[in-house]
Amino acid sequence: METAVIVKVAVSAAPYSIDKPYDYLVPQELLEQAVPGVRVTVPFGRGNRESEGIILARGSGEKLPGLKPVKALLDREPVLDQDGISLALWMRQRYFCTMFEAVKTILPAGLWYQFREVWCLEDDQEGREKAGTVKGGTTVCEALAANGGRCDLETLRNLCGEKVPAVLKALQKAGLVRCETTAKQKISDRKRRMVELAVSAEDALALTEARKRSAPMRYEVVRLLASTGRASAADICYFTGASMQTLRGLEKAGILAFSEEEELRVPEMKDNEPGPPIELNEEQQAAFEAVMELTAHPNGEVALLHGVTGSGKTQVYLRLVQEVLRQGKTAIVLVPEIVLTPQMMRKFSSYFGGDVAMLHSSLRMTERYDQWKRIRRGEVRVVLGTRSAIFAPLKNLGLIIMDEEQEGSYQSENPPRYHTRDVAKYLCAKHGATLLLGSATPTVETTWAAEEGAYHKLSLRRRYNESALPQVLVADLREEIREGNSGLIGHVLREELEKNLAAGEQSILFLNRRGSSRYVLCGECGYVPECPRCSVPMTYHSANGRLMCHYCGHSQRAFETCPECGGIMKHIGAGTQKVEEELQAMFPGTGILRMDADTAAGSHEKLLDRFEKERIPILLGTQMVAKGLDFENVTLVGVLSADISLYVDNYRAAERTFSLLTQVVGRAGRGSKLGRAVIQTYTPGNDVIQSAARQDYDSFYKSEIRMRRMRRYPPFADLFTLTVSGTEEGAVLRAAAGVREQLRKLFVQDSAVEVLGPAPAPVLKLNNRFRYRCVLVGKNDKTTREKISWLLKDFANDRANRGLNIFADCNTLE
DNA sequence: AGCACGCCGACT
DNA sequence: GTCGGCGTGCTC
Repeated sequence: METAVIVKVAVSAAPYSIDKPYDYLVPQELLEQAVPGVRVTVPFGRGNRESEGIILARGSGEKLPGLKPVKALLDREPVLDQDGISLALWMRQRYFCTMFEAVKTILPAGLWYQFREVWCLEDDQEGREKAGTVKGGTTVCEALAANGGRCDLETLRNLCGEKVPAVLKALQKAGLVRCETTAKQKISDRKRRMVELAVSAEDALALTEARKRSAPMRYEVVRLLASTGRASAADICYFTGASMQTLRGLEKAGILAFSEEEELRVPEMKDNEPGPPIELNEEQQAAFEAVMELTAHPNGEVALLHGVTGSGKTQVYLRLVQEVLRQGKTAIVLVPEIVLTPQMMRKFSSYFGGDVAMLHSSLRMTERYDQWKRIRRGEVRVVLGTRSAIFAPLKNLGLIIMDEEQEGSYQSENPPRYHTRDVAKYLCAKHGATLLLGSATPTVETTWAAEEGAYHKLSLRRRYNESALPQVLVADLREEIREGNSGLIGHVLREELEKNLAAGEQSILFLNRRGSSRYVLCGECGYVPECPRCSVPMTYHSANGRLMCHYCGHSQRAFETCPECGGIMKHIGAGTQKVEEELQAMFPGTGILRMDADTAAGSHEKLLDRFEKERIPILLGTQMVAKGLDFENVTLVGVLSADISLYVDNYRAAERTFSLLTQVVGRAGRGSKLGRAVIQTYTPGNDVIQSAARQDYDSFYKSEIRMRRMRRYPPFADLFTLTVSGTEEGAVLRAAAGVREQLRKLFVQDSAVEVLGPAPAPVLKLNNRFRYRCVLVGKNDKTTREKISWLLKDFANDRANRGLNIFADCNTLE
């Protein structure tokens, strides 16, 4: 039997139900470069549609007749190494996604390919008459000819109507047209034009000096090049005042030569002074040493650094990274999504300079891509970034730090919904690196693991400059209602604000609600406009005067009068604007700074700068003011309504509320002055609020872990949700009930497993699709995942479920 | 999922 | 007779 080189390919066109490595032949001319980690295009399916894929492995085997050949290579060298491929395999079984989806998640978006199908008229002229034999063929061929013989499907559809795809298929069969797929990478490499002398400096100078009078620019250019050597053409022109014409002339004369060099679009790093030696206090030093000891273990240890707000965790991180680098290893430092705190960035760049690559949310795609290239080439040894920075292709990884590990932004919001912590754990175990989870308010699961001895536990109990914790007042909003105060600021907070204004000290007010969006309702009949595609109320955006759906993006003009009864529409919801108005009325003439999703994007840093420098008395904002801000002169922090995040239907509500309140309270009195915090609430007796007011994590943890055990929530069980969606509600509900039965059957042996549902998803209708889901309470282990995976595939293969969709998630919010 | 092949009802 | 409807099965 004849043997041939065969590659295993993960194909993007394969949905979850048939996802597996597919074998392809490697044609002779691609032999050299068709290696694992290289992306390819391959024919797939009966129609041999061109699909993207990535080579997973290479070997040789029998040249079976059914094998198709790889069509083309998309990369000159692998974009994923063996470790990357293993990681994708791991993600696939862990997050119920296809291999290719996992690969796409790992690679930076700038590297993705966009495919465009273009239909072309075959050159062969004689066959043209045959177009008549295909129904509608003549029209389509004429349309193609009118477009210069090539056209994309969309344009063709507009020209010739909806039946175009079928006609094209027929014409293709008759050999009259062909389909060309062009792949374009989203971001291309940037090249810079460089110049250098083509002859020796002496010769060049001699040649141009002789004609200095008539061509002074030439002489200047050569003089500069003689001293700098190779330089960019743009720079040479800039410094000498010469034009490109002059340079080309010199090239023609054989005096200089052009070449191209790849240029990386890496954001300017402000030159920061190198930081002073890091000094650690006793506690910090102990934590540092304990982690360093762990790095010597080869199995990938995990440690929790539980440090109260202001205990100087960052100092420990910096010191650890320094030491890990000294050992010749690399490190990833992860921070939550919010705005990668500029303070942190400044610190890292002052200590690690060009050794650190920052991957934050405001980078352009090009910059992100070029950072990725720098990392992959080994030009960088530290990566500081948000969630996706966990996929940075560093070699010789020694340490991963996750700051504020409890933050929800560590979980991806789109599938595969990976959790950064899980990926980090996997990477650390695989590479024998150490994972450090830092937090003032760790997730209950993490503390549990530390208590149980699975993680090492380190604590920082002392606030950095020994400043005392703020004094916390819990203000009962129910009293305000009884007294007829319908405002958002109760008397306790008002009095404290007055004190601060009188003393010339600053205050931060925190509105605990998502975004600044507001709902609209009819004052007469109570009608609330809903998204036509999703079962959620639309939110009003003042920036463009439109109603928008936060789930599907649908938007429409806001209306003044109710479409149902003609009544006047009213804006409701305590947006920051409302609070601002109330404050203005309460303290006329006082400076108030508002910061929320509505205030111009990207200007947060500027706003905060103004707040600090101009000493504006009050800063009012949402989530973002709660995170990591340090201001000397802030002595009062107010939480306008602590309850909002508490009574949300998800098992993390208590944890998140506690974390948020603790962080906000920690904002007060970071300088030398003693701080105060006011927490307004409708339920002052609530345990979570009480322990947050006392900044007492242990007591919160004790009651929360008891509750989790009782209700079988993580860490005592894992919650898998299987969501079925479709356009017809009855069919979705029926199929979801089928899923429940199937789950019960699959886990009948397992008495610890509980199956619940089907229940409507929190947002029942999304994008015109109804969603019902079942919950499986069990353990996220290999057998459970395999059973669920089997069910997902079985569901997709069942004819009865046509038009329906299913996906699974584990321990996600919502 | 996306596509071709195949087997039956409304037309020339 | 044949065009096109959708049900069925496969994807290296």
